[in-house]
This record gives sequence, structure tokens and C-alpha cells, in this order.
Amino acid sequence: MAGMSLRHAVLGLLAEAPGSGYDLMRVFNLSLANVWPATQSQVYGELNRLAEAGLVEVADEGPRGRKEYAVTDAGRAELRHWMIDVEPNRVQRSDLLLRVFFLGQLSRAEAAAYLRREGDLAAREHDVLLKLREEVTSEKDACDEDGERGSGKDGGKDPDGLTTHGLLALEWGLRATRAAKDWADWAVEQLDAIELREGSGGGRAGDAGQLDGG
Amino acid sequence: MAGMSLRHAVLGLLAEAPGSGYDLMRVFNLSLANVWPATQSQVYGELNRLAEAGLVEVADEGPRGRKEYAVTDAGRAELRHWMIDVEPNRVQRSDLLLRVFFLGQLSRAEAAAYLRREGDLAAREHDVLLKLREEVTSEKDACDEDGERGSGKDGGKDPDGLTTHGLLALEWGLRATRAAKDWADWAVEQLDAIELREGSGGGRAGDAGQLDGG
DNA sequence: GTTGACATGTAATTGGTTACATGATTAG
DNA sequence: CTAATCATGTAACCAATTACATGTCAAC
Repeated sequence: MAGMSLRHAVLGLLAEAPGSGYDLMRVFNLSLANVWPATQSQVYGELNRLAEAGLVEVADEGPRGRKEYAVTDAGRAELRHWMIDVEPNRVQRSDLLLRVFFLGQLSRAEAAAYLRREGDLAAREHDVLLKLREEVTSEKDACDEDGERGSGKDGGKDPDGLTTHGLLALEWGLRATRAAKDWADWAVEQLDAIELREGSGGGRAGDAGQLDGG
Repeated sequence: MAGMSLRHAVLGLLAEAPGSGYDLMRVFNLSLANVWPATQSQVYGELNRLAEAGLVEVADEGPRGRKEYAVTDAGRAELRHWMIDVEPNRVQRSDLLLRVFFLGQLSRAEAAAYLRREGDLAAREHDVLLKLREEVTSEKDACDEDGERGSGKDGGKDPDGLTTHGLLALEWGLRATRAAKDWADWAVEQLDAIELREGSGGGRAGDAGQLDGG
């Protein structure tokens, strides 16, 4: 019963602003894409389950069968409970680090190539996030100057609270990708040290003499 | 069809050294606990599926129905393929960061408490990993001085290749937890800045006068 | 002879992904 | 009238978690 975070993601988004499943999907595909991705079928299913549990309700109906959901008091209580009382999940699976464990199965050159590739990927991801931050902050500044604060037509598209605190999450992404890049560089250096310690008699990892190739 | 990393975790471990499901479980619960945790039922199931697919085989049978598995050539090929050609999964779900997105639903004091708690947790995790590294490196040094290199009775418990490259993964853990702590400290400071920008008229985040109660 | 470690499995449930299926409304 | 967007759902499958179930062997 621990977890169920999709449920709380939906609850949290609706707590910021009421919306339809379709509205939520936009947020899941943009703001939350790197934090808690979700598919369409998941979201619609969860909305129905939440409604059944009384944590959200259909506040309005629109064209094309649109159902606009809003959190109930019970929903708000559940959200608070989850945020304050529930231990965040500390388990993180990483197939990237899993490969690192088995680097001994590759030649030293292949292992180094793997780590360099990961470093590059992290660096590129870092750049993407930097650009994202620029976009988001410039949009937000424009909004702030309009005096739009959580009301008006754009309220659903760019709810103030979400981008504001979303920026904290984005900063985490920036720091994590930076750390990943630094780590990868460091790890490549370490390979040499391992090579030396284990000697060329150490087996498979020392076999390949060519250091720079593919 | 992307993913299936449990399969490759098992394959990778058997590539380092043959072993039974029971042997593998020890590794999953220790070395791999923070990288790719797996349950007993998963591992035994996967071993059967791997055997059926011809990627591993029962190399030996022992007392109590023990089946010692070893990778086949096909298995080794599949492992290499996964390590070199398959894109690591970049999607990471984080209910921790998900909560950060919704911090606007809490009072400023509650939000700060949440971030401080996360910072503390990261710091404690960092310490745990530091101690783990000490243990592992001292054990490994002892092993090295014994001249035990991947053979003998302890070979299965502490396969050289695993701890060697496992240390790279451990270092990633150290850097990640350090970064998490730094980020949390930074984020707490940011809350004040947000408070100022949004003013006390900004809504819910400033509403709650009672900062400690339910 | 009983306890604890060794050893392997099944079943039920949950959460997530992919693919499929359908239809209403609006803008050009 | 036609294409894009809006809008909601179902079904099949896969991966992971939890709980249950069973039995052997060694040491004391």
C-alpha cells in the first residue's frame, strides 16, 4: 500500500487547478515528464478511481463529454497526509549503474566508451534542462508582469504554484545531471587505476590494447 | 521490449561467477540493493526463463535441490549486446520531487520542514554509503593480500570484478546523496525568496497561521 | 530432535506500457 | 468537408511486490 504516487500526482495537479483528464495529460507530458511520467490510460483510470473514492468530483461537464474534475475536502486531506506523513520511496532502480557493476565483462576500452557515452548524455540532458529553465522563467516573468496570478484564462496552463516549485525540481535536475557528468569523467580516470592494480593478468578486462577506438 | 533489466542483472551476476538462485539473492540484497533490488520470486522465475531461452544452463546440482547456473555463450552475447547497444533507460520516477511540485499546497513552514527532512535523509544516506565503502574496501584489501583472485571459497561472496566496479557505482551514490543534501539546503533558502515575490496575498501558501498543528 | 540456514517454488495483486477503439467539435 | 484537436475509454501484457508453501541438510 505504500506508493500509489500516480494517485497523488493527479490529486496534486487538481489541487493546483481543476481540470479534465486531457488537461492533466498535458502537464504529465510537459512539467511532470521527468518526475512522474504517466500515460493517458493510467490517468483516466485513476480519475475514475479517485472519484469513486470521493477524493475528487466532477465539478463541471463540457462539450465532447469533457469532465472537469476538482478535489474534494477528503482529497485535499489525503494529499496533505501523503506530503507530510508518508515516507518518500528511497529505492531507485538504475540500469545505467547496473551496467557499471558489470563493466568487468567488457574490455577496458569498451568500458571507458560506455562511461564517456553516459557522461555525454548527462551533459546533453543538462543543456536541455538549462534551455527549459530559460523558457519557463521568461514565460513566467511575462505572466507576472500581466498581473495574472492564478486566475484568468492561462491559470490552467501555467499555474503559478506549479512552475514556482517546479523550478526547485528543475534545479535538482540540473545538479543531478552535472553530478552525473562529473562522476562519469571521474570514473573513466578510475578505470586506469583499476587496470594498474589488477595488472594485465587480471583477465578479460585487460585484454584489449587499443585505448581509443570503438 | 526495452528494459528487461532484471534479466540482465541475473545474467551479469552469473557472468562474474556461476551460482544458485540463493547465491544471487545474497548479492541482490547486498551489493545490488541500491541499484537493482529484486525479490526471491523474481529471481527464481527469471532463472527458469533464462534457462528456457538458452542464455544460462544448470552447470551443477548440489544438495537440497540446489541448481548452480552458469551463462552460456548465447547468454554472454546477450549481456554484451545489452551493455553496449541498448540505450539505458533515462526515465526516473521520483515521488520526492513530485511532492516538491506541490509544495504550494503546504504552508511555508511545512514546505521548509519537508525539504529539511529530505536533506537530513540524504545526509544520513551519505553516511551509510561512506561506512559501506570503508567496509568493502577493507575487506577487499584483505582479500587482495591473501592473493585470492576470483577463485577459492570466497570467490562467490566477493567476486573481484563486482566490488571493483561496484565501487564506481558506490561513488555515484556518494555524489548523488551529497548533491541531494546541497540541493535541499539551497531549496529551503529559495522558499524565502518565493515568499517575498508572491507576497502574503499570494494565497494558500501563506494562509495558514498555525504552523505546527494538523 | 530441533533450530537455523539453505533452497526452490506458486499465487494474487498492483502499477505501468502499448495498442486499440471511438466519437465530438472547431478551424480552415 | 476535412483535418486537427479535444476527449474518454478498454484490453492485453509485463514487471514488481507480497504472501504463502514446502522441503533438505548441518550443527548443536
